[in-house]
Amino acid sequence: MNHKEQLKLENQLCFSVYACSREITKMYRPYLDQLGLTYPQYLVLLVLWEHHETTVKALGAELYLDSGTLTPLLKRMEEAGLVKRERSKEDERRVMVHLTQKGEELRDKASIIPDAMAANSGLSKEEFKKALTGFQQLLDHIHSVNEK
Amino acid sequence: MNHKEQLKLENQLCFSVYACSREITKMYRPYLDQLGLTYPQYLVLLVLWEHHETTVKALGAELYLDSGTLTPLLKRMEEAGLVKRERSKEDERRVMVHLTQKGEELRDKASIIPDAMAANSGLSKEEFKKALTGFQQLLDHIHSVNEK
DNA sequence: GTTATTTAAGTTGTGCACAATTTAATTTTA
DNA sequence: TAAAATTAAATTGTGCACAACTTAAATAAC
Repeated sequence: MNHKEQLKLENQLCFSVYACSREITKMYRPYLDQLGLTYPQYLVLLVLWEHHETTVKALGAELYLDSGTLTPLLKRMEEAGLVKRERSKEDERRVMVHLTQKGEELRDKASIIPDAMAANSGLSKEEFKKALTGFQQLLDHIHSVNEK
Repeated sequence: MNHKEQLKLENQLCFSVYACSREITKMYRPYLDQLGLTYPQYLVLLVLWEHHETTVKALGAELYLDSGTLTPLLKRMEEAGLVKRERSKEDERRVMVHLTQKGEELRDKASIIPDAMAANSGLSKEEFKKALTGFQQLLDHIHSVNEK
């Protein structure tokens, strides 16, 4: 492939990933609207439903986000009554984030989302699994390249 | 997979795509910084390097973006001297966007980017091609689902 | 033990994304 | 052809993302 071909939009892996990501988020919107959540807020809840309590730092490591994004996002979630933020007593640099009752309860309502999304994606169970693995590998690789 | 498993972050295709997209953008940054471009601005140039002139509407259809995103973005690109925006004479609802000399010339500097990115992705030519096709199909499918 | 370094969050400023609305031009329909 | 509907951009407002910087606490080095 020559330079001219390479610069075509249709040959950019980056673009198809970028557009796909936004279209997937759009697909979630009607479901998340019902729960009063944005997509990144939903991701934070996915982490907290697993761990119940975590720090801003750990949350950032899981979601690949920094405090510049998370701090205001978590403040909004706190205002919405979904999480509670408090400075750690042991290490006052850290801020512990944990679920409230309300945040915990959203889990049941959210539990139907993965099936709905998988169905909407049009992928079979095998294709889904394969795509997931492929992405996670690509993500790992690029993340390690970016670290350097 | 039960509901508990399904809600784990590691099992979300959406998250791996979302995180991947942002990591890919990060990978482009050092290259785009040299050209004084953001990633969405680079995408606009990819389209214009192919077509030379287009409308906001057509640009939005190619990039899956609306005027709310494109109008301010194009204004910034116009201020930077990369593009020119002018109302169509035939249909005054439309705004034509075309490259300036400066915008045209950036193409040469950008031509090394695709090879660099492909190398950084760690994918072989075949894997790259396969991933690209897979994504475009997923994108098409989800986009059509969202349209409804 | 004091100074230097590192670490964790928060803050500030810029640029997307996108929903919802507005404005103005064009097309359709009655 | 006048009114209604549609279309294309722009505008407004909210919420991410993220770079760069600040603040404060903990750890390391001396």
